[in-house]
Amino acid sequence: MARNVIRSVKGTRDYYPEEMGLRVWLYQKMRQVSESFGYSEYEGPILETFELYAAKSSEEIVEKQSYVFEDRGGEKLTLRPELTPTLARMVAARQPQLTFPLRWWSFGPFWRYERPQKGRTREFFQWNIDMLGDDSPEADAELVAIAATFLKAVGLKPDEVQILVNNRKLMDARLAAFGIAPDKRPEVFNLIDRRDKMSAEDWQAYARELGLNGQQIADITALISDQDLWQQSDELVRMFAALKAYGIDEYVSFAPHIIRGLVYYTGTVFEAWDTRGEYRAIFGGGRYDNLVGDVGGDPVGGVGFAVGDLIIGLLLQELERLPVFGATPAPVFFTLFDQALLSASLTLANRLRQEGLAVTSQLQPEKLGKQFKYADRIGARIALVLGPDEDRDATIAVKDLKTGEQETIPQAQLIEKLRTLI
RNA sequence: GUGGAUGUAGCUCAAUGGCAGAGCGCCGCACUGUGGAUGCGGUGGUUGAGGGUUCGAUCCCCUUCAUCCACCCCA
Repeated sequence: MARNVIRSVKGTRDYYPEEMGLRVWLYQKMRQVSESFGYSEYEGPILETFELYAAKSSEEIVEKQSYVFEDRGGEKLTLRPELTPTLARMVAARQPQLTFPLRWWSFGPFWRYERPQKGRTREFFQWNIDMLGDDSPEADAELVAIAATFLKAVGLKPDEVQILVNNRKLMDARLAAFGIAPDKRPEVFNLIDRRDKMSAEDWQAYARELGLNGQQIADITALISDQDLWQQSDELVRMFAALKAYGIDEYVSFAPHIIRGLVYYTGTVFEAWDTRGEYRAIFGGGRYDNLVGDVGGDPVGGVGFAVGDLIIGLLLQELERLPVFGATPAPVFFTLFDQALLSASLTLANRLRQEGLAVTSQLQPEKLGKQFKYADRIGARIALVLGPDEDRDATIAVKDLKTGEQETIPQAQLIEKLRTLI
């Protein structure tokens, strides 16, 4: 590069208007779905104490993948790698004043210190949505229904994405029945979670490393392919029953191998995947019963999920479900014929703004050809020309840049005309 | 943290141990009251950075930085 532009920080993204368009579009869909279920928006700080995550998030996330540093006063701080601990902290801090069940959602930046690759950056955005204070399977169902409604809202179909649901209590009980000790179950959960990521041989070897005997390995193998297993869980039976009412059950299926990595999940867990399996999980979530208590509050259970902006963005882009971003927010471009008409042009343009129309004004008198080219390039839909003739007759030329049709009309009719065109 | 690849014009990419190229874009003109399309003309480079080998390096070697991809983990 000839120019030596100072580079951006590794793993961060610059949101040029086109990228910002996608982010805002997703944000609007998330808001729309969240609010339609009665969830209120909140936000926490990007910086938290290291203490908040220690032993509450997964070890890998805290120890290896968090930005941890000391501030000038020597306090150990973390750039938040996830939101749920912040939520638990905020709820614990004001627990007596809050009305439960509470329904909250948020969309903001998160940081993980990892090697960037496709669909993964160090700074990313996440939609978090949670309900606290209702421990019922129907609450779990509501969150799954919200997730499905979102997928539908962004134009994804059930044959393209699936929400896979499981329940840790169910799995825990089954492992107990196989004679697997409680302290070994987290490792076995991890084993199950990785079934799809390893070859059958490696998986078997890993299972033996954990000290499982042949019978237990066979039991687990049978367990995670048992599609009817959910019927043994009252919670899942009630949850699936509730889900039917939302009309989104084609987006949801039972999947006994879904466990999830985060240690704080205690009951229902779920993930959404593209059905071709090309990408990582689109989102993940579940029920956590101890988190608020763990940060010093009175025990109150919660259920929620988090959607990163990257995978869903890649998927939507690939399936061509995204609108075109990057056009000017102003559909109307007001040209400037010459210096003598500057004042008249600016005045008229501003009158349009006062009527609620978004208008870009040309400020320097360049050739009209250049002005039209500029208007076309920024994505304006209408160009207005106020030349000497129009100024004398109190008219204005209105050109539709898409059709190329142009009409000269009295200025008094301009607003009405623009409203029909836009 | 581990492994693999790639850095050449604004963008996408060629090329050869011996003058650095194309397409697109951009600018101008045809068209001084009208964009997209077309034609013609023009602008384009410390070949990521540093060092080595060589008469000569964009090419070969070393170092470094950056980016991308996979693993790990996860949104």
